[in-house]
Amino acid sequence: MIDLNVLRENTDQVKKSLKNRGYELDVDFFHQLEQQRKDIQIKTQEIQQERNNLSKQIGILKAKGDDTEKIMQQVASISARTKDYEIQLQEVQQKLNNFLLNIPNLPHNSVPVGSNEKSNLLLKKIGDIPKFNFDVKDHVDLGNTLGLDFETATKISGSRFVFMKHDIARLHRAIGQFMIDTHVEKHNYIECYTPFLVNSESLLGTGQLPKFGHDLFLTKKTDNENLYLIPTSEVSLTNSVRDEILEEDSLPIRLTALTPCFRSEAGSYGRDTRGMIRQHQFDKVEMVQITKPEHSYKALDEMLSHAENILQALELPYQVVTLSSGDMGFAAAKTYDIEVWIPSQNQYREISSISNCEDFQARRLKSRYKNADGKNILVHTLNGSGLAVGRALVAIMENNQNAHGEVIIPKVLSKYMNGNKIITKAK
RNA sequence: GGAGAGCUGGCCGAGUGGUCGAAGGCACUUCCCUGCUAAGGAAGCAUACGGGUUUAAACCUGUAUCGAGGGUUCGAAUCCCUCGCUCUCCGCCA
Repeated sequence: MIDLNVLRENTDQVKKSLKNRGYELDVDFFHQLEQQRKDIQIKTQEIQQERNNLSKQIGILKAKGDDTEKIMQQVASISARTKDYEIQLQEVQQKLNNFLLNIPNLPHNSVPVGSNEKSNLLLKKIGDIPKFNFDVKDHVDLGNTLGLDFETATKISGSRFVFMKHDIARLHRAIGQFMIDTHVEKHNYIECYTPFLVNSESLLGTGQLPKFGHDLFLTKKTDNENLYLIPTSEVSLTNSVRDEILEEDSLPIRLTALTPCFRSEAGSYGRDTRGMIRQHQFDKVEMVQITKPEHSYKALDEMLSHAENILQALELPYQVVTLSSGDMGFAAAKTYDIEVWIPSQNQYREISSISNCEDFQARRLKSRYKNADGKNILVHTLNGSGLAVGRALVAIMENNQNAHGEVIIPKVLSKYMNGNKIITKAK
């Protein structure tokens, strides 16, 4: 949620900034709502004050044993009107709130302006693209004999799922283990295990709701209550500080978790339908940091390096881009994407997305810390994949394949694979 | 699933219809005192959103908030209803 005061005072600037990311701010509607709110709020508060004062007098008179009949009648008529105003106020405040909840974050001024991914800024390319003296297979063909089973997954669940067996299943697990171990042991994150089902308040807090409910899986808890499957553990990790006033010296908080993520992919029919690039369920190691405002951009760069360390350890070629204003997610003020080389597609594909949300989520979450002056300051929240496990598996399989359709296990994963160095055909 | 108890400010905790946004304590901040490793004294100390005012901070003032939502009432932390959560006992269970 953007700052209401900023929106009031710099409306034109905000509108311009939002236009860069493809959001058209309805200024007239906003002013109209604000005016309404103001009028109703002032009237409501006036009448509440009157009622409260008179009611208080009744108490005083009664204590003295005086007659209160007349004044009680007077208040009764006021009370009836109060109710109407209170309802009106509630309605207009809800409208205003809804308006605010649907506005995306403002891009940081270092973000390249552009309407889509074509304007993303290439920061660096690391690692050499492998050359093969045979026809490369994609991970689906390789996986056929190694244990990636899409047909069984389709039978039991439908499209966009995978059933893994044998050493591929183990490699998949090894990748996740290695990533989270690295973040805990080398990057100073706290390992977390979180719920995969969360309430709507949590999704509102991180910004998936109210706008992007169509991408979420919804489950029924009771007749009155629903729970959502997390689309990323950013939701459960970041919401751990919802409604909290944190100690200043507890910051920064660094959290990481390896969890499945669930996405309905409602808007992407026909895209990446082959293989496991885009699934309804995939594992991801997530990094989350909660920082003081003045430290968040330093933390963003740190988190980028944390994710890069994983790719370098896995010896996968990748590039880093800064997303343009039009390509960023709803809550982000600045985002780096890391894209890993996928030989069969002859291109780099996103494997990590690292964002600074500044105070956009914190405002929704009411996550603050108390500073030395005793003031409550909204924290900054950051999140990043470190990394997507499924896509890492794809990248490893394809980049490390040999002419026999086997996959060389990255050195750092060997210890998670019972010391093995290669994955050969499953029996 | 059954029975019972509870949910109050950063924390603990008093408060069962009327100057209660809420005693007291802890923690914290500032000041005072004491020649000493700690004790005593004074004051301040919830959040959100309005209005006034100011260069601004501060300040003044109003409204709302005592798990959430609804109801009764002139008036609700206090009474009633629904829901959520926590705890204890029983049952079931990985």
